[in-house]
Amino acid sequence: MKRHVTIKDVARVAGVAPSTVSYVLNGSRAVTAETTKAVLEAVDQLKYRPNPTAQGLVSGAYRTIGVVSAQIYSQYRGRVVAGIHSALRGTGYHPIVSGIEDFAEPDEVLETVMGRGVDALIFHDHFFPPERIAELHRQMPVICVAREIDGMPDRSVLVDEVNGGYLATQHLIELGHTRIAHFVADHHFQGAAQRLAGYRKALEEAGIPFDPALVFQGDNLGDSGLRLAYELLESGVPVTAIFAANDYMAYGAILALHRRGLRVPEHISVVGYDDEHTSGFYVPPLTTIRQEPREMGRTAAEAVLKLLRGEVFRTVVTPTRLIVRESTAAPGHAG
Amino acid sequence: MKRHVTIKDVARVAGVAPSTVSYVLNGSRAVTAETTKAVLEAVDQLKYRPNPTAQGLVSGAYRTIGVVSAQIYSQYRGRVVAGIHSALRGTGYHPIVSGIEDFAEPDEVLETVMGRGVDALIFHDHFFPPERIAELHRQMPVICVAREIDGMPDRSVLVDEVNGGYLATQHLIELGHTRIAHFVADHHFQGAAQRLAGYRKALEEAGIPFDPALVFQGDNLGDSGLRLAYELLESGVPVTAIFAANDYMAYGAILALHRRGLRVPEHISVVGYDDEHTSGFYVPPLTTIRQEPREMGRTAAEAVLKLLRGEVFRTVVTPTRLIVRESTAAPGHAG
DNA sequence: AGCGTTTAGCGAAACGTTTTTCTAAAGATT
DNA sequence: AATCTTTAGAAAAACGTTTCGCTAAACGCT
Repeated sequence: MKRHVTIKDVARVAGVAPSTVSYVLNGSRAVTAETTKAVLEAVDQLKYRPNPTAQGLVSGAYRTIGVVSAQIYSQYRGRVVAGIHSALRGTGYHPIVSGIEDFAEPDEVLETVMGRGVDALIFHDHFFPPERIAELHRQMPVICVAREIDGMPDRSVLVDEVNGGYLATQHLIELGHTRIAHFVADHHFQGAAQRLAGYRKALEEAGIPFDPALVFQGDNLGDSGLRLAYELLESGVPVTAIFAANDYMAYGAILALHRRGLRVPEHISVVGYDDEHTSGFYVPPLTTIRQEPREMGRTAAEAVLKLLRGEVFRTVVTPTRLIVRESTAAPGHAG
Repeated sequence: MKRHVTIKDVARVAGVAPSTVSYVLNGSRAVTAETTKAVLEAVDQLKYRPNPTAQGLVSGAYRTIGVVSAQIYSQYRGRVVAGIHSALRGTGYHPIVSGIEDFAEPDEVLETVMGRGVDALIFHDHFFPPERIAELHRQMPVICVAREIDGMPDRSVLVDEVNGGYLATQHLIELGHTRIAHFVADHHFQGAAQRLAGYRKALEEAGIPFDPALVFQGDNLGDSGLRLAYELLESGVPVTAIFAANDYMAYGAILALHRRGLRVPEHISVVGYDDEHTSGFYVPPLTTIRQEPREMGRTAAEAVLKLLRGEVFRTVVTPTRLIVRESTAAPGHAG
């Protein structure tokens, strides 16, 4: 019914051999202007498009990059994927994304991604077992985003998470805060410890003693920010600011404060992390740390293409910066 | 270097013909228990995995579903894609998603999706030219999400948008509001008119005259909600409630009200639409209309699979419901 | 002018499967 | 017991490309 037009049809119409059509289309060998013209006309006339599957079979490549990403619902992570898409556009490679479900079984995710055959992999998650990733690394190019794996040097696109934590905390210190709580990101996530390290570094530099009673372990969800803020308030430890390791936890925290009649930033300042798309329209607009997720995605995709071409790639660390909005102010401001 | 193990290798080790291996693996013909065992052992030993490209070549299918989605940054849309992924898992089909960029060129998007070959398409956008979609529809199964196209009966997964607009408005009317503004969704989007129709229907039923001065055309972004709310306030028309046709515009509106010293819901009630993931943690938590994006994605994917198998699919309309949170209250509540 | 070399085209092999066709042995039928 | 049918396996064709090897004509060199 929908008979596909093949290279043979083109060859027949143009009056040449199939191989000549291939040479014209790929420019892989010299062809007379005359023949070229005839072939191109036949291609146009028949609306011929090479069958990618057949091309893939002979080239031995799938022209596909597998992308494993946790928690796609985060706009931040969505933008990393968008960056990958955009860098791959026009290269002939296409991404196949999986791990949309939170914490799907590693094997299942891998099956989804690999089932169709991939030439390389990009991991942007923090739960996939490192040994499994290292094993895959031995078979094909693998790049990790915001994650480093033992035995895989120069295979990561990192963010300066320590600096992110440092900037957030330092901002609060500069405003005059000394009692700053920190809601730690999901412990599966490597950046969690680094953001915490940045937080400690800023405190130390300012001569403020680190108080473990101000540090709470979260899991990145809005609900956890809400719960931790209640916990913090009930613990009775004095506090004038909260640095949440992601925006969702910051949202939850602000809601909890609101419910307890505390206003942000008048009573308590809050800093988030990731600059989700909605954070500029939150009430109050959220001060947060911006990374460049699109840029990270692009870089990861370009790294993979480099490796595929046999070139070398060296781990890059992308910058973080502070976005000051209206959720932070000097303490005692409500007075 | 990374010599792939082929069906011939398996055949050689098992001491049978390649075709026999294929029969064993696909169960497409009877094979002795003895032979089966030998083949399976060889497969295990060599860790053989069939090459999907070669399978695709002979079957003539790509085992790929193209997905064109606008504005993936919306969590709502992301969840539709997640639903598609989840319905496709285990079927051997894989989605290839494009249109991540807002308003990318149709041709470019199509090239990205089709470049690799797809067996069917799912559209979840509102800017792709309908004639182009209808044309593709003649070549392969095509399903549209939240959109209907002339000449393509029974090719849509719809939402009861009219009811959504109705529920939101009726909720406000029940609380006692009569001056209700509506921020219309992006005009490219078919649902925009339907939500507006639901708004008018609720007003009419309650005997409240429709006032065009209360209707503002938005573009779905937070910024537009902000701008329209300022416009509304400056216009001086009396108003006690806003029904925004998506949550982002509601966020922007609430921020604008906040900036003008108006509290939600004490001074003005606000209803959103879509129930984005963050809306439950907004201050105040947002009353909104929930659709079932995952379910819609699943349904669309299942529809496509049905069509691929030659079965019939009839357009389905998925329900909408009202989620009451804390951004709505009776008017005059602030006293 | 005669010889080697480049050029441009053709035909066929190859990629790794599935599927169709063929064959020989085993089993069923009268 | 002789023929017919079923069975289980092998061999070969097919899917649509790219690429290798070959050939004949055109070209360049002395």
